[in-house]
Formats: sequence, structure tokens, C-alpha cells
Amino acid sequence: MRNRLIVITGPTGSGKSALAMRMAGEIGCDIISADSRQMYREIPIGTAAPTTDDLARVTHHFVGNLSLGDYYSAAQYEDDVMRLLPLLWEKSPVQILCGGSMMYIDAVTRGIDELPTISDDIRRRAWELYERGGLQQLRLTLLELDPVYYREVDLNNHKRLVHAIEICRQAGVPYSSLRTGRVKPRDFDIEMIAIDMPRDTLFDRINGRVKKMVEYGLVEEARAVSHLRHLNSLNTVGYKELWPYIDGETSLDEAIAKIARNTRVYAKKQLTWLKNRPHRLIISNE
RNA sequence: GGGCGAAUACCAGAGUGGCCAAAUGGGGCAGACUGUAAAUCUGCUGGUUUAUACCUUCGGUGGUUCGAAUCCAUCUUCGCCCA
Repeated sequence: MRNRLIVITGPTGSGKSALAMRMAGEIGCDIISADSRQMYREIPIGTAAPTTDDLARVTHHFVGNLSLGDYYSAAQYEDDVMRLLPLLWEKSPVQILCGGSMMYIDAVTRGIDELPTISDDIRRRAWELYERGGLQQLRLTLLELDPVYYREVDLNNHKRLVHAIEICRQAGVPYSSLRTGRVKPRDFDIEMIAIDMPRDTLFDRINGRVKKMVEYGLVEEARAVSHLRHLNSLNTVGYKELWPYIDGETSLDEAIAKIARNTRVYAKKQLTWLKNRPHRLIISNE
């Protein structure tokens, strides 16, 4: 019998974690978190990371395993999960992966193309290109390095352009030649379950959750890492909205309202992503 | 009681005779997504199923003009100032 990975996902605030906890308890398995921000140990409150209580009841992987300054990526996540799974299956043939970082979920369920690791030097040069010459310079450079990808990319998205340039230079071949778009076959079964609910209900839950985060000390948590705000890991809903408040530029109420709003936007993006992924839907109405 | 200023689309806010269904930002809606993805980016956002088209809109009413969000009169509301 093949091993099985149950993927539990859904928009933020939909109750994925609670469901995963219940199921893990029944199955007697661990939980593999698929949340790009709960990985950072300095920011548990704003990311609604599992509590110490949760962690004591069920073993979680990829929660609080990184520090804000650490480099990480979906590709690394794929590697890490693929290496971890065989170990977990020795304990139980069914395992649970739970989270809302859709790209991380894709990395495991579909795989990511093999790409070279970018050296610091190449990374720096590519960003300098953008800082000095803007989008125009990036476009010209990419057109030269990879005319095929140039025709496909979103030419307004500087992150994609920088990334493509980095890869072309690092690999010495066009990025497009490395992009297969192929879904990697896995030697285990994958079952994806998504939780959804009426938009109003979800938004109410999100608003309530943000309030609770503040009660639990979100502001203090943000203040403690505020000096690291330039890091990508803190370019995160729940924190970026607090900087103006911490700097005394806006009121707390304003900041909180923005967090709630951006969380709703995030939830919508997750739902959009989910639309194109086969899954079993659970409609919750609590 | 007198003087001045302001009223613009969901909100904020440009526009001061034709190029205005009306800049820009926010919000809302929809979407893209293969290396820091809770990121980054895109489209739409008065109505008419399509539109280089038509209709309705810039506090109300009435004017001036070939033509008004823009000028005039008056009314209403709000803000400031003098009493």
C-alpha cells in the first residue's frame, strides 16, 4: 500500500490548523507545516503559529525553525519535506501537511524545477541593475540573456526579472531552458482538502483573529523585531502595517484596521490560487 | 447679523469653458504566479451584454454659451473669520 499525504489548506483564518490537529490526533501522525511565515521563530503571534500547547500535543515540523535573517525558499522547502517524509512514514503511512502558503504546497505536490543556487555576487549584481537602471535596464538585460522567457514574463514584475537574470547568469544558459513546468511524479498519494466558507464568515473570523493577536501581544512582538524590518521575512501582513504606528505616525486603530484588511486580501489571493488546484472542498460555517 | 472659503464617483482628492465619465491614491472586485511568495505583479471599478458609440453624473435650482465640473445668480449644507 502506498503512503499517503493529506494536504490541508484554505485561506488564512479558515480553521486549517484546528482540523489538522484533530486529524493528526486520530491518525497518530505529525503535522508538516506549510506556512512560510510560521517558520520564523521570532514572530509566532502575528503568524498565528501553533501554541506551545499544540506543539506539545502533536509534533509539528517547520514551525519556528528559522530566524528572521535566514534565507529560505520554496525549493528548499520541497527538499526538506521530501527528505522528512520517509522518516515520518516509518511511524504512520498517512501524514498531514497543513498550511496556506500555496507555493510551498505546490513545491511538495507538484515539485519545482532544478535551478542553480545563486551566488551572493550574482544576486547583488542583479539587484544593482534594478536599483540603478530600473525596470528598463532589467528588461534589456533579460532580452539579451533569454529572449524566450522575455516574451513570457510579466515585464512589470521586477522580482521575476531579477530572478530570471540571476539564473541565466548563474547557470550560464537561458532560464527558459531550465523551466520545464513539469509536475514531478511522487511515489506517494496526495489528497488535498481545502476549507472554505462564506466570504462574510471568513472575514468576520479574520477580523476577530487580528483583534486577538493584538491582545496576545502582537505590538510588542513587532516592536521587538522592528529593527529588522528591512528583511523580507518581515515584509509580512501583521508587521509591515505596524511600523508606522511604532514610529508614531499613525494610530493603533488605523494599523489594526490595515492588518485586517490586508489579511482579507491575502485570503482572497489564497482562494484564487486554490481555484486551479484539484482539491476536495469542506465548507465550514462555524 | 456681516465677510470669506468649500461642496467632485465607495472614500480621500486633482481638475477652473471644449482634449472630462472626470488625474492620482485608497478601498472593492477579478486574475497571474516554479527560488526570501503573508512576496511581487496585472486588469476592471457610473450605466448601456460589444463600443474610436450613446446615455446619466461633479451639492440643489435657474441662467450665460455653439459647448459648463469649470462662468453668473440664487438656495442648501459644512468650515473659518468679524460681530
